[in-house]
Amino acid sequence: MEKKEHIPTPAVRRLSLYLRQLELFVGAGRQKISSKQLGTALRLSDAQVRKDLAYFGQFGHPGIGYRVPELIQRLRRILGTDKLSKVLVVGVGNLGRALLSFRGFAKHGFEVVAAFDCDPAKFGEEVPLGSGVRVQSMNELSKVVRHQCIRLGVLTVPALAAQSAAEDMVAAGVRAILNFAPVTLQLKPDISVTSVDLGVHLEQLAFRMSGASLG
Amino acid sequence: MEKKEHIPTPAVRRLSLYLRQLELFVGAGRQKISSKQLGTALRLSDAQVRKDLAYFGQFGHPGIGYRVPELIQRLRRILGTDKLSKVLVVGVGNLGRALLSFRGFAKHGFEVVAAFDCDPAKFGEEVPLGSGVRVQSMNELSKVVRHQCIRLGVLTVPALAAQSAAEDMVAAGVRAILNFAPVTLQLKPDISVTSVDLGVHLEQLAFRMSGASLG
DNA sequence: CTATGTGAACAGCTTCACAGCG
DNA sequence: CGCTGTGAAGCTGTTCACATAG
Repeated sequence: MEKKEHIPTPAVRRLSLYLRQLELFVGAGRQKISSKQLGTALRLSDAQVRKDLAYFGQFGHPGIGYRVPELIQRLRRILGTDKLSKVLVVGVGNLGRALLSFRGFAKHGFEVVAAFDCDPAKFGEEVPLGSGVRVQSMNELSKVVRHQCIRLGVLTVPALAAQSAAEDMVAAGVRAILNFAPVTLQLKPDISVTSVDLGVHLEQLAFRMSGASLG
Repeated sequence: MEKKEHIPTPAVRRLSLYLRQLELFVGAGRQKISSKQLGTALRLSDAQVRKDLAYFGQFGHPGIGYRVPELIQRLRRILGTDKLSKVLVVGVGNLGRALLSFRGFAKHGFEVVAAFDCDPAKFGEEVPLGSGVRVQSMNELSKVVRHQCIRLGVLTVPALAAQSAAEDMVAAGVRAILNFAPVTLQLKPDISVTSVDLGVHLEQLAFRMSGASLG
């Protein structure tokens, strides 16, 4: 479509960081910015910033830099967050509840429209209060996903329940999963999975601390 | 010390995944495993598994594979999670509360010993109930960190408060930070920072969904 | 003179393929 | 034989340096 060239995965990840930083800049009234300045704020080189952005088109103005509001709009477009996407949450434990209360969803173009759990004690509960989202049985999953055309799911169930719950989500029609369970999901390759494992992140810190100290 | 060779950053990240998977295997009674089997469970090649492990020493037994309990022990040692580390949490909002209730800390060798917030309404509150951890004022941070020798901190404050809170933590003696605030912290290079930004992860999914569909 | 966009050089990571050990 | 450990090859991503545009 726009560019057929191969785009490095890390570049796509950084796109979100650029957007985040640009929003901070525009919030501070900034109207234009150079690759150098954007890079410094994110601890990246100016060349990196320019090359990353260039993968997706021509955004800059030589001699001037990038116009912040324009670049924000174009990045949102590229990332697909310029229109609202519906999201469901499976697993209403501690983490699931915290995520359901997370205001950032709306800011990034997402709307949580349903929540599921397998514990009947939670059915009907509204989380968070006032949101209108009520916990439903897993049996309803397929019906709700189809009816509301939900393609994005957040998975916050215990490790042993994760693979099975993920399969249910995919069978119902979910196409992308943000997985917080500490397991590697085995799904069809056309389903996008991003995993966030708190334990893994903690271990990385522990390693870098002990590794660095005995250098 | 053990190996002076340069170790790729991605290899260190995967070390945690190997450990996680091995714990699942040992929980299922498995005593030995090949690089092929471990790789399949994590969607990695067998060569990748072997090379990653080889950066840290000789763990395998040719013709046999790896002995699961032995490898687990050695990985924990390498990651530094074989002994308990004290952790503090700064920011007792939704996410902070969820993390304070996270049982995985103990499993990975971490113990949350203190929680801080700048909202006086929260001072003295016990989170989670029964843990013995009570929310304290940020003014107490320095004293507590020094007294308890805490080197690891989890940061769950709003974006605009993050840089300042991080600087307070570092000034108090914290050496590594797990940052959940959507900002790039600017700290001395000898401080380890790992960031987890839910918004960024959501955007990656959104991109891969829209990007894949119009391919 | 300033700052982008980009081919070319470089560095880092992964895969390959096989020697060597059990 | 089966499976590990590892140089060498191949590939991907980053940095450099400069032509180009305002």
